Amino acid sequence: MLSERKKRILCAVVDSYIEKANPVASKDIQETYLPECSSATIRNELSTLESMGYLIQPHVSAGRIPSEKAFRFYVNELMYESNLSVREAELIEQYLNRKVGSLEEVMTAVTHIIAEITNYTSVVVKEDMSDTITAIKLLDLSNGKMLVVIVTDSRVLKDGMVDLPDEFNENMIAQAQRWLNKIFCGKHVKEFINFDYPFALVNDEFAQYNALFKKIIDVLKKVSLMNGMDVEMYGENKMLAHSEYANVEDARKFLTQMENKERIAEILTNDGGADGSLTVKIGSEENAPEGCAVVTTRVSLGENVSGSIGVIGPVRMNYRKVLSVLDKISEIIIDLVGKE
Amino acid sequence: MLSERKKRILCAVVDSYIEKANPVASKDIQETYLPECSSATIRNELSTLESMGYLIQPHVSAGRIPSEKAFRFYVNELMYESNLSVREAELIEQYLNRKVGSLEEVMTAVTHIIAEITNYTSVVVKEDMSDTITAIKLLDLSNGKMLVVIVTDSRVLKDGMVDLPDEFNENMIAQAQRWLNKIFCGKHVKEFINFDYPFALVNDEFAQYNALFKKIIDVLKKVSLMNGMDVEMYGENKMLAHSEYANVEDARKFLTQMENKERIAEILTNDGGADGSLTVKIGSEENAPEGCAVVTTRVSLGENVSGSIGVIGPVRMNYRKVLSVLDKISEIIIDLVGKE
DNA sequence: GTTAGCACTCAAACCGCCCGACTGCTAACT
DNA sequence: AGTTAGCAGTCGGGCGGTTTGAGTGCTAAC
Repeated sequence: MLSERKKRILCAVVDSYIEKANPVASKDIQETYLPECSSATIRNELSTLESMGYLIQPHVSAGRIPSEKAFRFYVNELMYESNLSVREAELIEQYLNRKVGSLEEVMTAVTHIIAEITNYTSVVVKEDMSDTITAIKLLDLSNGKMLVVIVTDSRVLKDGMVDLPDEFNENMIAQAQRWLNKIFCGKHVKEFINFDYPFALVNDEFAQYNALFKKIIDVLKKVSLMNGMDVEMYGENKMLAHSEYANVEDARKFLTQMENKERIAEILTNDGGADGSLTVKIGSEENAPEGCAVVTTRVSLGENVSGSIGVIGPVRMNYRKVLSVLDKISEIIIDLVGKE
Repeated sequence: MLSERKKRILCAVVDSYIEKANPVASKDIQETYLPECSSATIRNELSTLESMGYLIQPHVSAGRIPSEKAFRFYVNELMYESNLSVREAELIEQYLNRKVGSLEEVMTAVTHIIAEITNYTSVVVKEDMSDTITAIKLLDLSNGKMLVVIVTDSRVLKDGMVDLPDEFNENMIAQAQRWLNKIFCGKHVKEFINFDYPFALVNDEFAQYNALFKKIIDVLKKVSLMNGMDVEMYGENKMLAHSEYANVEDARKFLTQMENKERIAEILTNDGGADGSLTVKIGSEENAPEGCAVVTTRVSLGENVSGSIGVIGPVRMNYRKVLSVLDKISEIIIDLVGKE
C-alpha cells in the first residue's frame, strides 16, 4: 500500500509524462505539484517508487518515466475523473446528431470524431451474432488435403484447408462430418468461435478423430472469426504525430500492425462487458499492439448485435481524455439506439 | 533534340537514381554505363544536361539527380521495355486465379498483389456509370440554408447544403428546381459530374439565378462525385520504406493525403483511356500527391462499369517494373472479365 | 523524517578538424 | 572540335574532444 504522498508523486510523474513525454525531474514535481516539500524529499520517494517497480530511470542523470505498472495503477486508482470541455462535448453531439443515417454511417462518424478529438487511432467493431450455422461440409480434395466449408443462414464461408492424416478414408470423413454437424448446427456462430476443444462429446470410439477435429476446429475458428464483424478504423496516421513514433521504422511497424484488422477486432472484442463499460489494456498486458494501450467501450446495437468502440494510442496516452470521450460517445450511441 | 550519348547518360542517371536514391557521379556513370569515354567527358555532358533542365545538382560537390522533366523524358522516350521475371508473372497469375470470387474480392486481391510486388501504394477504383438521375429536389430549410437532394435510379444522395441568397422566395426555389430537373433528369451521373458551368441553357430571364445555380452545382458535383465509385487501397505504409519518407513528418503528410479517397479516385480516373492503356503522372505535372508519381491503367469491367488500377509511388519510382506489372494485371483482368 | 548542499554522471549540443567524394576548369592531345 | 588527364576547389559528413546543464544520490545537519 502506497502512502498518500507516494501516490501524489506517482500521479504527478504520470500526468507530467503524459503531457510532455519527457522524463520527470524531482524539481519539476516539487514546483508544479508538491510545493510543500523539498525536491530532496521527493527524490527519496522517487527512489523507493523506482525500487517498487513503478518508475524507470533511463540513465542516472535523468528524471523518471512511469512503467506500465505505474500506468495500470494510475488508471485503476490514481486518475481523477474529468469531464470533457463544453466545446468538445458539443462538438461530439453536433457531429453525431447530424449523422442519423445508417448504422454504417454512424460508425464511420464515430471513428472520425474520436480520432479528431483525441489525436489517436480510433476503431469501431460491429458484431452481428445472430448468424447460426446451417451445415458443415468436408470435401476431400484427394491430394491429402481437405476443404472445410461452413454454411450459415446468411452466407457461405469457405477456404478452410486442412491436411488430412494418411489413414483417413471416405467413410471416416463422412463420419467426422456427421459428428461436427451434430455438435454445431443450429448454434450461433459466436458460440462456435469460442468453442473450447477438447470437447466431451467425443467418446472413446472417436478418439482417433481427435487430431483431425482439433485442426478442423482451429481452421473454422479462424475462418469464421470475422463472420458478421464489421471493422471501421480511422486516424492511423494521427499516431505519427506522437513522439514515440519519431522514427519512421517504428511508425511503419505500428501501421503494419494496424493493417491486421482481424487482430485489432479481436483485441477490441475479446472481453465482453456490459453496455457502456470501459476496458483499458496497457502495453504488453494483453496482446495490444506493441507499445500501445487500447481503451474500449461496448454498446449494444440491438438484438444480437453489439459494438465495440476503441481508441488505440501510445501507452503514454491521455487516459482521462480518452475515457471521458468514450464515455460521452457510448452515452450518445446508447441513447440513439434506444430511440429507434 | 538530344544526342545519342546525352540520352544514354541521362538514362544512366535516372536508372541509377531510381535504384540507389543517391546523386549520381560522373565516375559512376563512366564505370557502370559508359566505359568507352572518360568521366571528364561525362562531366561536360552532365553540365549541359543540367543547363537544359534535366538534371539538378543538390550542391556543388555532389552528383546530379534527375528533375521531373528528366523523369518525364525517361518515361516517354528513354525507358526500355522490360518483362516481369517469370517468378513474378507466375505469382500474379497464381494469386489472381485463386480469387475468382466477386468483383470486390478481385479488386482487393489486385491491390494486394500490386503493393507486394512493387512495394508502392496501390489503388483500384471501380466506376459504375449506369446510374441516371431521376430527380433533383431543393428543400428550403428556412434558416437561410437550402438542402439539395439528388435522386438516382439506384439510390438517394443527400446532404448537399447551400446558403440561400436573401431575396430568394419559395417561388424562385421552385423555379430553380424545375430548371435543374429539366437539364439533368435522365442523364448519367457521370455526365453530370463533368458538367461545366456556366451553361448556355440559362437565358437572360434567369441570370439572377446564376449565383445560386453555380453553388448548387458545385455541391452536387461534390456530393455525387463518389457516386457509383468504389475505392480500394492497399500498401500505404509500404511508402515509408522509401528514403523520401525517412522523416516522419513527410510520411505523415503523405498518409494524410492518402486519406482523401475522393481526391485519389479523381486522380486515377480523370483521364479516360482505352482498355489497357497506361498513363503516367509525375509529381507536380498533374495534381498527383506531393512528391509522388501515379501510374494508371484502365480496364472495362462490363457495360458502363470501368475500373482504374493505379500505383502511387515516389517520383523516383521504378517505372519499368510498375508499368510491366500493370500491363500484366490489366491483361489478366481483361481476360477474366471477357470469360464471364 | 526532512532538507540544503555538494559531488558526480551523462546526454546532448557544439566545435573544429579532416577526409573524401565530386566538380569545374585548364591545358594538352587526337 | 571533341576528348581527356590532372589538379584545385567545394562542401557534406563523420570523428573526437569539450562544454553545458539537467538531474541524481549521498551526506550531514536540522
